[in-house]
Amino acid sequence: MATSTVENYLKAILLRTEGSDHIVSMGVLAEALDVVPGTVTTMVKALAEQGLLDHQSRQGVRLTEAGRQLALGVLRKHRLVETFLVQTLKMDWSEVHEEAEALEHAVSERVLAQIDDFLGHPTTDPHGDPIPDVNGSVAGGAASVTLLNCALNQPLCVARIIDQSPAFLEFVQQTGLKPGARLQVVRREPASGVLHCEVRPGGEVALGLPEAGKIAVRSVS
Amino acid sequence: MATSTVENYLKAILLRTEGSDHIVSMGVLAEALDVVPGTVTTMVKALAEQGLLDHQSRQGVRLTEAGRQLALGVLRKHRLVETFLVQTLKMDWSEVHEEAEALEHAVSERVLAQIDDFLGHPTTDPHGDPIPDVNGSVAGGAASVTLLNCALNQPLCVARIIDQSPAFLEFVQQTGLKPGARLQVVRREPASGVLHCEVRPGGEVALGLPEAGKIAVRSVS
DNA sequence: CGCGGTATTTTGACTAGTCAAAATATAATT
DNA sequence: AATTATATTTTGACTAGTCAAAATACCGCG
Repeated sequence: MATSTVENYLKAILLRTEGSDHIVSMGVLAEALDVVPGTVTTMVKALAEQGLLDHQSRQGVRLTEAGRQLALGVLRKHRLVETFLVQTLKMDWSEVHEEAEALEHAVSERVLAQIDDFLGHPTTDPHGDPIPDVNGSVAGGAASVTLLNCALNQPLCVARIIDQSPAFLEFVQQTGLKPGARLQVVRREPASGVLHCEVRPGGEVALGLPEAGKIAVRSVS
Repeated sequence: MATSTVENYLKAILLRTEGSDHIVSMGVLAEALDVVPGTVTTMVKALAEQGLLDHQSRQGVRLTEAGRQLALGVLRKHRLVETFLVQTLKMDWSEVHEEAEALEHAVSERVLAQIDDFLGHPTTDPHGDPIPDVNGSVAGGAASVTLLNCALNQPLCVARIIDQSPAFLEFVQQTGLKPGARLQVVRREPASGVLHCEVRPGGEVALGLPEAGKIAVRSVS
């Protein structure tokens, strides 16, 4: 069985390739996993031995099909657990990420199947991220429209929070910009770098352009 | 934070002292944890350093108050998780032990509190074992009456399955001797080493005397 | 082309947990 | 009391994962 360290490496790589099969650098991985770069090199070589990824020296890594399947399994556990913690155990939307980070390595397939049944086979987690199915296919990654590149004054709905950092989640929580919330973009000010939008129950919210790119939306009729 | 190995050592010791503060030998521990005796000696010395237990050389170990509290916390997680898996996720009574064995080290206090609320603060798990409360006190260990030492032809109710090995659990499952089941002991045959009892919905069951001692009961009016 | 800067890899060392096997202490038996 | 059996401890070695710091490769730039 894969240790939880191995699972974390693979998941981190998967999360940073997102469909496009571009290569992930050692530095990025070291940052993501909070270890020094030398450690990543060592570990990555071991994982390449096991056939879980390809390592081009001095370039970076890319998951093999076996590695991808394993990573998708972990991601599935993570997201189903998050959904469960929010929907069933009524836990706070912005704190479940860390909890799921620990639980994803301890939940067996058997338990996961029960959770999946219990929840009625959801397809997205509370942050709007798609939940891979049992066979490892992820629901269509519809080219993401964010607050940064959407039309102005159109009725929208928050589809997904891309940046999962606790601080950002907290901000989203405060302003009511959670997945499912209705809103429309009032105006963008490239000069000041600020974007204004009108959130349905809540009022006007201002946020920086980089931050706006972290909130995916879809239009509603 | 205590590693899961540490948690397992402490839990194993707690489980083998059961109220009475008698000492646990290295051999018993090695057997329980499935490691060689030398490993236990090494580990135990480290735990003694940390003040989690007392180690009398060549005799055995005994938990300190700090160690006991930690072990009770783990036991509480284990039993609440078991209860949750059976009651909420409808998992099989005889398979949850192993699952809980993994989950008990990954569930945070925060998640545990939600589970406890969700279940309505149960006091015993599906095997009839008492669940320690948040402060680490275990509901009265009423001197255990088992099928071995109870009165004959009296209406009884299974209170607890003492032997948690998968094989025994499976047998209990088959014969319907689960906690809560009604029964009465028809006769004991010391000569043949067999005990016969009448289980309420199920009929007559025969079991060996050592096995009879693994099923705790209480009388019902 | 050669040079500096950045990212990556290597090297040596450390911690937690483990085993195999030899050494030692304790208890049991004759 | 001497010997044997049994349990415990010690010793040396190994794996997984990690860090610090030195060595190396690669990039762009003057």
